[in-house]
Amino acid sequence: MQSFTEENYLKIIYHLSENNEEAVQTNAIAEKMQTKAASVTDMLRKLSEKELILYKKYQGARLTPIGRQTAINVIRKHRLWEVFLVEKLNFKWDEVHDIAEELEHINSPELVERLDEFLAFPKNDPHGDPIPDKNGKFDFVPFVKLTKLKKEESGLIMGVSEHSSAFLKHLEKLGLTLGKSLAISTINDFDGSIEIIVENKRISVTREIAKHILIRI
Amino acid sequence: MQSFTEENYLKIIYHLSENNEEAVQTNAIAEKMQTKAASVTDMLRKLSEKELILYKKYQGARLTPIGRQTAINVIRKHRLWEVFLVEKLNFKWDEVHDIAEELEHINSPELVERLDEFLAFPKNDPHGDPIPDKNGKFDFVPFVKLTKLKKEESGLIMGVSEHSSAFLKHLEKLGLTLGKSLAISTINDFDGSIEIIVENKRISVTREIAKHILIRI
DNA sequence: TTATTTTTTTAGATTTGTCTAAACATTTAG
DNA sequence: CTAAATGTTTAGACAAATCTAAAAAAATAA
Repeated sequence: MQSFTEENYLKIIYHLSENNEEAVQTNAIAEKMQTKAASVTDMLRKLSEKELILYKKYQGARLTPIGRQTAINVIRKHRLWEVFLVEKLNFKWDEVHDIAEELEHINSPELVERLDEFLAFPKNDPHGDPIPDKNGKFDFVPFVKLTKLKKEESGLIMGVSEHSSAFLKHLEKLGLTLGKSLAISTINDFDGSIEIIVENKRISVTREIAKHILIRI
Repeated sequence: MQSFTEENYLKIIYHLSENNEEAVQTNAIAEKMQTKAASVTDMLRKLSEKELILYKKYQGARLTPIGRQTAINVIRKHRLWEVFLVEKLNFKWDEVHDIAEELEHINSPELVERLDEFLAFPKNDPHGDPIPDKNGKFDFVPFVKLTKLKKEESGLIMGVSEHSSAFLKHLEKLGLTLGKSLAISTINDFDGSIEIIVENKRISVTREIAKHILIRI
């Protein structure tokens, strides 16, 4: 069994290699873990000894099949608990991330399966992220970042890639919630900010916001 | 905020002083924590520095008001999660203790209050133990151990003082579950074992079993 | 009340995850 | 292609929670 810390490292390595075949670098992990590169090096050696990652000095890290399975299981738990918090306990989508960060480390396979069943086997969490099934499989829904859309193009909001309360509250205030359809009106040359139409209202979002909004065309 | 370990020490000190005004001894804590007396001494010093317990060398430990409040809050969470596991996820009463030992350390006051509400403010957990309210108050239901009952006396099973799966499964097999009414038929002089009548059936329980069954007369 | 037993504490070591400072590799730029 | 900048690792230290072995205090018994 892994410690909470080890599980968090695996989860972060998983997320950092999700859209990317390359090995994950020490500094990238350090930033996400809010720790120092030296600490990461120590942990990478340890995870490597446990055969949860492949690691060569100066070459970065990759998950082994077992490491990946472990990471996906933590992610599965995180997302199921988020659904529980929103659907059953009436939390808002911007309130659940930190609590789920704790709950994801509860170690009881039976609990996870029963929770999944209790929630009627949800396919996505409150932020639109897919929930892996008990075998670690999840159906990949194709998406693009809002920043990739061109003038006149339109699509549906189907996810976000940033889960902080501040960001999600901001989206909510703008009316940019899951399932809403939007169309690009204009893209501002000057600062890259994007004018969009949502429910017949025209709003403006900065590039920084837009890059965390995931669209299905 | 306290570590899981500190919370477990506080909880154990609370339970050990529940039926007893005396200070709790090092060895008693060591046994419950499955650790060595030397480790307990170190932790008692630490908890004392944090003013969660009163501790003098060789004199044992007592909870301070803050220490007691902390312990009760952990117990509140443990018991609420047990209700959740049994009522919502259909676990059996003998399956929930270990999972609740993990869940009790999740730190989110908001989560606890919403869980309490979701469960409709239960007064007792699946083993009959009272659930403290958010102010740490719980109504004490008077009980006696089954071993205290005399020939011909009768009462209702309203709790157990041992939560291991093995013990609870055994009770279940004997039909000795919460709410059942029973009467003492005879008490065996030889080994102290007790013959009882439950639902018109006569069964025999050892003293060791009987002392963990709590009765309301 | 002295001696023995039990309980508790101290001293010193270990493991986990972290840190800083310095050394070492790799990449990038001139 | 060397030099500077960036990224990574090593060395040595620390705090938390634990351990063993030995010393000290308290309780019990003769």
